[in-house]
Amino acid sequence: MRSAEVGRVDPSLAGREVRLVGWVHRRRKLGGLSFVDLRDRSGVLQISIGPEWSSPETIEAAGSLGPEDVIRVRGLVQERPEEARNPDMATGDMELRATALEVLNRARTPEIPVYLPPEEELPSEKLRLRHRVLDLRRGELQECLALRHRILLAVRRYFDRRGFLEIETPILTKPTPEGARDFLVPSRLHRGEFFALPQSPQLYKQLLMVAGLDRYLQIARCFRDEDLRADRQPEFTQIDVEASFVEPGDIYRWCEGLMAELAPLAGIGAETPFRRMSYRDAIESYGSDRPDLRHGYPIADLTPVLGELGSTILRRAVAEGGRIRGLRLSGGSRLTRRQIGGIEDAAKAAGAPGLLWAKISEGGATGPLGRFFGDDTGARLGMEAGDLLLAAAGGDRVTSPALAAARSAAISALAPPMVVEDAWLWVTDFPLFEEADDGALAANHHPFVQPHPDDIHLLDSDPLSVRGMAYDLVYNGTELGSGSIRPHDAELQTRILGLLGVEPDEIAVKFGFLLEALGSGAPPHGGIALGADRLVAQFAGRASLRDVIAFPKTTTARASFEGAPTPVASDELAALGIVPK
RNA sequence: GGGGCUGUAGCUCAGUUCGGUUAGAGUGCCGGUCUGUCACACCGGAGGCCGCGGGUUCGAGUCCCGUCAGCCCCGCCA
Repeated sequence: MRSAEVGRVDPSLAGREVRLVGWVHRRRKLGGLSFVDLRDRSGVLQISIGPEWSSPETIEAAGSLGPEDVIRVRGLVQERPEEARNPDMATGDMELRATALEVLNRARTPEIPVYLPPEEELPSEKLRLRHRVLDLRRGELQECLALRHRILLAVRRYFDRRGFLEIETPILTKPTPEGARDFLVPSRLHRGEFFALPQSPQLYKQLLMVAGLDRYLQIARCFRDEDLRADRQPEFTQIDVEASFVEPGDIYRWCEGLMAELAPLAGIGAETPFRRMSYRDAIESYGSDRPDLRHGYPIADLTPVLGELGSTILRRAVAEGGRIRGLRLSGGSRLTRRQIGGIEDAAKAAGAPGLLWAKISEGGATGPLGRFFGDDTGARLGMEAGDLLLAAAGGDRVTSPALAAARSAAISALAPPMVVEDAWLWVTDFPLFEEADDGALAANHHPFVQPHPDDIHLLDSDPLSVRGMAYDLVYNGTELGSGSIRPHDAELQTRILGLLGVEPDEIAVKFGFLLEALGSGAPPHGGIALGADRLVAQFAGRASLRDVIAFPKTTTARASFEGAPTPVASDELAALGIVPK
């Protein structure tokens, strides 16, 4: 139907006759002359219609056009008159003088505009999701999906060159006993029994390792029936990788090589090797297991200096076994009390009772904490006039998240220059277990993590201090992926499940197939799962995953374009053995 | 499960503080004039369940209660 793409029309085509197709982007009528901006995926081009070169039928057809009508145009490509060129438009030196124009389909007046005038706000996200096909016509979103395609294509090529096989694992799987809620699928042939949609292909990829398919890749769709966030969808895509006979360093190198290859697709940097930091150091220095290292401002232990001051709050916190930790912000005293209040609010939202602060000036220190300062307190903390100190006192479980939130809020408020623009980081040696609210052991990551060899003897005596051979890939404070070396010994895997409180008969029923496989000669193996949606969103500079997913769900887990989920007739449910409540 | 913000014309938003004539603007849409526009310009017109339900009041877009939807966050997300 077409002989050229709209966005590819350039001076080399001048004088040639072409046929173009696309959507009416905008229209301008000047009486005898009129202009139609024609849009296809490749761009926008001005079509000019005038009595000197267009037939009366063409002029009449052009006069009837509305926005988003689908048309086909034939005409001569021309360089525009010198004075009529538009330097703000990619094809602004060119135009097509239409000799024939055919309406392929009419569009009703669009519910949301595809063309947005400068400085016009986007329609509300509610409407953008409801009218998704119109929203997706905007070049901005098409570019996000194109970037996603290029990234996933490069991922496949990268791993293919290294001998990985892409292998599809089941979508109808076995419900998993722990972790996120499963989406369940009723079995018609086995009434009262259910499949689950996979939360990840974790166990299947381990089984593939046992099967000897020692390098596995899958661009895998995963499902979790949990509440959403801007960076969490119920249905998402993982770049799932597993390999046999590997150590963490092998995984790091593969991923670093991959990121170095992907980053240029989005014009960002990925200098390898990436920095590595233990989980323990990350929490100590940044209060978070995914610190944003584009900026400095590490957390410091200020107990030796501040514990001596005359503040009862601080003295009591130290006496109760806590520490005083804080952030030294150079130049931070220019923040207003209101801004500091905003930072404190962030710390409170993260669970701190409050945040203490001191502004350092030539004359001394001010603020709720500054008033306790002695003459040399500032100097002993290594602080200068113009600096701001933010401090929290108490147990690390309170101060770490509080100071992480405060650090992030302070960086937003101060907007200091970045130390690096692209901060890549491996966070390593995650603890194997964490303490659940009821005091029981819970898996920190998942139950399929190999304990660190130096700590394995502590499994029974001090399980909470056992490090796992687990690692996260962090980019600019966002967790892009998570992986580990897995236990390949059935006995050890059984022991870990037991420590997690899974009863022996339950282990047999739920993990029997895994343990049976591990006992059949499983190789040492490990891998990682990278969040494809998050990766693309980060690379595209998007805050929401919705912008890199063609048909995303809303925050309440609805599909508002197609209208799902929907009720199902009771006879259909009955056929599945389900009785609605 | 909890907290916050938002909901007024097709779209983006004023108006809600302190209840009071006929709810406005820009843009889009419809009609007209216009031969080099590109946020075209100009003239005219249509377009409103003020998310929905209830309450208070002589009177509610505005106050109260509930509810629905969208967004952000906490919990949750092995």
